Order: sequence, then C-alpha cells, then structure tokens
Amino acid sequence: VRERKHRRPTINNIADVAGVSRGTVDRALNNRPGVNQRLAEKIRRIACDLGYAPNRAAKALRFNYEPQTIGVILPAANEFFDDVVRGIKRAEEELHGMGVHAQIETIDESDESAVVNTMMRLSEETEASGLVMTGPDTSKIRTAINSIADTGIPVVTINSDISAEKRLCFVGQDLRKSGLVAAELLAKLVPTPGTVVAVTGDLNFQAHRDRIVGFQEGMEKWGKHLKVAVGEGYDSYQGTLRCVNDAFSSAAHSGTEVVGVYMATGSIDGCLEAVNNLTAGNRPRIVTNDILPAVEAGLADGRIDFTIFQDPEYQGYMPMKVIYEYLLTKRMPESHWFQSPIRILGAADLE
Amino acid sequence: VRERKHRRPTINNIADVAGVSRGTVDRALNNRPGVNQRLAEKIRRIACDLGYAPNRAAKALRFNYEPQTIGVILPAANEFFDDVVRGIKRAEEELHGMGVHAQIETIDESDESAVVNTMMRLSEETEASGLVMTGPDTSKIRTAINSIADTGIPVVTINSDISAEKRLCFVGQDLRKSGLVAAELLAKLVPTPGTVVAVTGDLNFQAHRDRIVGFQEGMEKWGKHLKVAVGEGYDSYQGTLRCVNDAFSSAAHSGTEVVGVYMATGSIDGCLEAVNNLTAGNRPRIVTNDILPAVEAGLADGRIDFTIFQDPEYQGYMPMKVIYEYLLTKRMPESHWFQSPIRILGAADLE
DNA sequence: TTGAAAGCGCTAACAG
DNA sequence: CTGTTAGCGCTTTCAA
Repeated sequence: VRERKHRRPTINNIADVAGVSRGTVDRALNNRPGVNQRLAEKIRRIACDLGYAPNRAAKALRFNYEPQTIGVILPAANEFFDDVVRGIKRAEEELHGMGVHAQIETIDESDESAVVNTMMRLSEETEASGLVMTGPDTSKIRTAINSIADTGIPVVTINSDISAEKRLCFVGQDLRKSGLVAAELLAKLVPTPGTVVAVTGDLNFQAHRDRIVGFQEGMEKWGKHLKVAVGEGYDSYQGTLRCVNDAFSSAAHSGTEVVGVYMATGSIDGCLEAVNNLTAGNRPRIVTNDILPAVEAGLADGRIDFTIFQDPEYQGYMPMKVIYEYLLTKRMPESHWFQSPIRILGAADLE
Repeated sequence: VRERKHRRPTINNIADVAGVSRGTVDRALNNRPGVNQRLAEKIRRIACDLGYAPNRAAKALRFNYEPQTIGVILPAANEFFDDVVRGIKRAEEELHGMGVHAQIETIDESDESAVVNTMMRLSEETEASGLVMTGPDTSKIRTAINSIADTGIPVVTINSDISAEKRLCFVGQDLRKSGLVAAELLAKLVPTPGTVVAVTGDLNFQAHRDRIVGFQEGMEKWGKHLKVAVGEGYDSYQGTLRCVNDAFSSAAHSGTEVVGVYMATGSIDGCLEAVNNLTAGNRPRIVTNDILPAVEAGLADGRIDFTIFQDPEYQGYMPMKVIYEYLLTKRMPESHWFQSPIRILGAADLE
C-alpha cells in the first residue's frame, strides 16, 4: 500500500469526485466541445478546489504520439547566430526525448520572399508545430506571420522584432538599455571633460538608432562633463576608419579631446586602427558591443576596456522553451518580450 | 498508419532488433543485475547503433509512482537566501507535475549539530531523494554528507562549498574571480595614481580572503598605478566605519589619497558613512558586492558606482535542476562546480 | 453528451 | 536469466 504523501491530484481524482469519467474531465478542463455546460462548470470548480494542475510529464509523453518539429529560420553565415544556434541545440538537448526537435533553416535575411517561402515550407511541408524566426519587419512578412499564427502555430521572433501582432512573443535585446549601460560605464570611466564618440553603422536602421538614443540618454544622466559626437561607419572598415577620423578632427577643431569611444556596432578593426593612429598620449577609453574575435583580442591587450555583451545563446534557448511550454499548455507566455540579459564584460572575464 | 518521421528509437525498437523483451533491454541499458553479460553487451551495441536515448518524459512520468522530495537546508533570516529560495521555487514550478517538490528547512547555519540533525531528519524521516544544503565546512558535516551520499542520495552544496568528496557538486560563486572583476573595474574607473581600499569582513574566513586575493591579483594586472590597502570591518557598522577611517588616515600619512573603495563584504552603511565624512572634494569611486537595499540606494544616488552581482536565484534554481537530472538519469553532472554568473551592475540596471 | 479503452516510453514486480 | 504485465497521467479515438 503506497502512501499518498505529496501526490498531487490528477484528473482521475477529479473524475471520482465529480462522478464522471476521465475523458469528460479532460474535455471540461481543456474547453473541448461536446460537454454539458453546467457539468463542465462543476468539474472546473472541483479541479480548482482540489488544487489541480496538469502533470507536465504525462502531457509531454503524449507528444511522442506525433513528435513535434519546431522550425527555426536564421540568417546564414553570421558569427552572432552561431551562438544562437548553440542555444537552440542546448534547448533541444534538454527537450531531448520530450518529443520535440528543431529544424534549422538558414537564409539570406534581407531576402523578403526567401523568408516567406521558408516560413511556408516549414509550416506546410514540414508541418512544424512552432516557428522561431528573424527577418526584416516588412508588411509581407508580418502578414505571413499573422496568417501562420492564425493556423494555431506559435511564432516567436528573435534578435530583431517583427511587429506582427499575432506572434507569440519576441526574444531579444533591449537596445536602448544596452546604450544606456554603455553610457554609464563610459561616463564613469572618463572622469575628465572631453568628447566621447559613439560609432554606429547606419542611423537609418531602427536598431542602430535605438542604441544611440540610449547612449545619449545615459550621457545626459551620467556624462554631463562630456560632449557626445555620433558617427556612422556603415559597418565597413573604411567607413568606420573615416568616421572615427572625422570625429577626432572635429573634436580637435572645437578644442576638445576625444576621451572615450563607444562602438555601438560596425567594424571594430576600423575603429581600433583609427584610434591607434590618432592618439599619441592618453588612449581614449573604449567600450564595444558583443564578443567578436576582434573584441576579444582588444580586451586581452587592453585596447578595449569593456564590452556590452548580450547572451546570444539566450536568444536560441529561450524561444525553444517558450514554444515548448506553449505547445504543452496552450497558454500565452508571461511576457511579450523576453530580454536577453545585458552584461558588462572586461578582460577579467576572458579567463 | 502514422508515419515514423522523426520518431526516435525506443526500448521497444531495441527489443525487436535484439529479439528480446523490453524488460531485458531495460535491465541491460541500466546495468541492472541479472542479465547475461554477452546479451547485455549486444543490446547496448544495438542501442548505440540505433542512436537510442531514453525518453525523459516517460522516465519523469514514472516518478509519480513515488513522488520525490528534495530536501533543502538554508540559513534562517538572511536577505541573500530569500533570493535563493526564489530560485528554488522557480525550479519547483518548472518541475511542477514532474513528481518532484522541495522541502525547505531553515537553520542557524553556524550550529554544526543542527545542520547534521536536519540532514538526518530529511534523509531518514522525510526520505528525501536528494539534498541541497549549505553549512560550515567541518569534518562532522563532511562525514554526514559522505555517508548520506553513500546511501545513494545526491547532495549538492551551495553558496559556500563543503569539501566532502562524495557530494554531487557545488553551486556557487567564484570568489577569486569576483575580486578580479572588481579590481579591473575599479582600476579602470580610477585613472590617476592613489590608494584603493579593499574592505572585507574577517580575513580568517576563507570566503573573505578569496575575494581579496582576487582583488589584489587584479590590481597587479590592471592597477599598477594604484596602491592597495586592505581593511577588516568584521561585518559591523562600527568596525567598518573604523577600518575605513584608518585606511584614509594612513593613506594621508603616506602622502597619497584614497581614490577608490572596494567593499568586498560587510556593512555598506558604515563604509558610505565613513567616506562621506572623510571626502571633501573628489569622492572616491566605490564598487560593492551584491544588491542589498543600501547598495541600491547608493547606486541610485551616485554614491556607489557599480556593484558586483552574483545571481542568488541561480544558486537555488541550478541545484534543483541538477538533482532532478541526476534522479532521472543517474549520471553525474557535467561539472563539479556550477559558477553563478558574475555581473557588473550600475545605476542603469536599476531601471 | 458521456463512457471505455488504448497507448505515449519506461520500470518494477511477478512469473517462468 | 528472461518474459509478461500493470501502471505513472493524459488525450484521443470509438462506442454507447
């Protein structure tokens, strides 16, 4: 005779109490059609009274009846997304043997119709039960997401959001905050007055703008002693080199010195090269984003002071978990936006 | 007829191929006694060839046969551990309906025999299937851990390690690295020569020493322009006040100025008070540890620049997951030491 | 509208 | 040493 200690109520218990069969309880609790309204009500009340919560293991086991595929659409050949994929793999590992696996498709993310085609292929041909994706926020793609979501397939956008109102949620960075943190750090690293240069790629991109906005906001808060100059390097070595050069010379013209550089995005190499050429005495403090080989090298040899890191693995791991949870429970996730944590990393973290 | 797409091999498939029953396959794969050596070998080979991995949902479901209790032993009335408990609850939530739950016991952690008694009570009376605990690293407690581990009950130590070789693993901070990160940050925040004061509680405690060691190491790397003074505040307001006072006056005597303070542990209030009294012009840069109300207030109003944060929730969440995984698979965790991530937080993170 | 039964993959108890 | 069976909790048929 096994004791009942700590055993949580099951649909069987509810069925017993209500004097009906398990099947009816299941139908009532999951709002399935074909059950007497008043009976359903009664069953739900009993479930509530008993403190019933469904057993996840049992639900998961049933998945094996018809294993579930989660389709993933990512840009091809991108360092950042290699780490995202690592996060997806880690989630898959954890969900291993829970009847769920990922099918990753890489595409040219700027190619709108390639994105839509892949979405369709995954949802129709592969019969994916969920979609994790990134891509441009265009109306064609928004429509595709909404119509797929209407089919009942949860869609999670990652990295850069797509404003389709029917997507389940977005997993990505708070770019404004990332800029804010960078500003506080840089402002405190540079106690003396002077100019700080914020280098970005192209201010026509929302993502690039957001970081700069946050940075400027932060500078108003913590960097009152500093002047901010913003430059666009268009993500190329030459462009970045030129823009940093320009910033230095116009600072010199206005009689101040460049004491700090924030590399919001773009070619780290170009920036470091320019700084190297231009500074004779005191090197400006440099804060970058992410961890690329050039950043790691810069941190190690002291040319870069700190980098603002956004866990890319999180952007792979989290969406998988969210979709799995949704498939299991059919409940909306707690948040529309899961923010990948912002971390300040220095040379000490490279160990 | 359901298609076989993506369905992973089960023990049934293995049984079919090997021409034996599921029971035998189960015994062979789990190294249970009572199965012909050569047959077991053959079965394992087939499993490997088929790429078999056990279905976690099915294993988890079986747990409900005899629900599992994980015993947790924590110090009573401690701000830090409130967050640890939050992590435990989160894990419990995730494991909800997986046949696992936590039973938390709070004790006076300095009371060796109270710790041992609670351990025994949890393992014998409650029949816990796993133990998460913290306590002093004494031989009596080490022996208790080892003997409980010998029973087959996994024991995970958290926060401060207990060097019982049979514990499953330790989940906690890398204190040396925490000091190292603080040093890099403080050194870079203070470009001008001067003295930095590292305030700790009591250097007789290993934990307190470790942070200071890391800090000194980091100062040698990144703070060559700075002199380091170490003070013990014995975790009291008065002690900290006095020790910071002393550090300031002896710095003044040797003709340097205190330009930075590292509060490795102890009374933040005492430190802030002392600094406030002593500095007329430039306030020294201050780096603290953890997030206590006093730290939050200090960050918000600018008296503290940054704090080195060690996610306490992680120290609750992770051990639960590790033990669950162990109960499920009976495999040792990947690491003996799960390090809670070290994060630098500033005012920007309070938002 | 409801009940009964089968089965997801695995393990433990019981037979042989 | 090996096979058989029941059952963990839930959902989905099929039958009533």
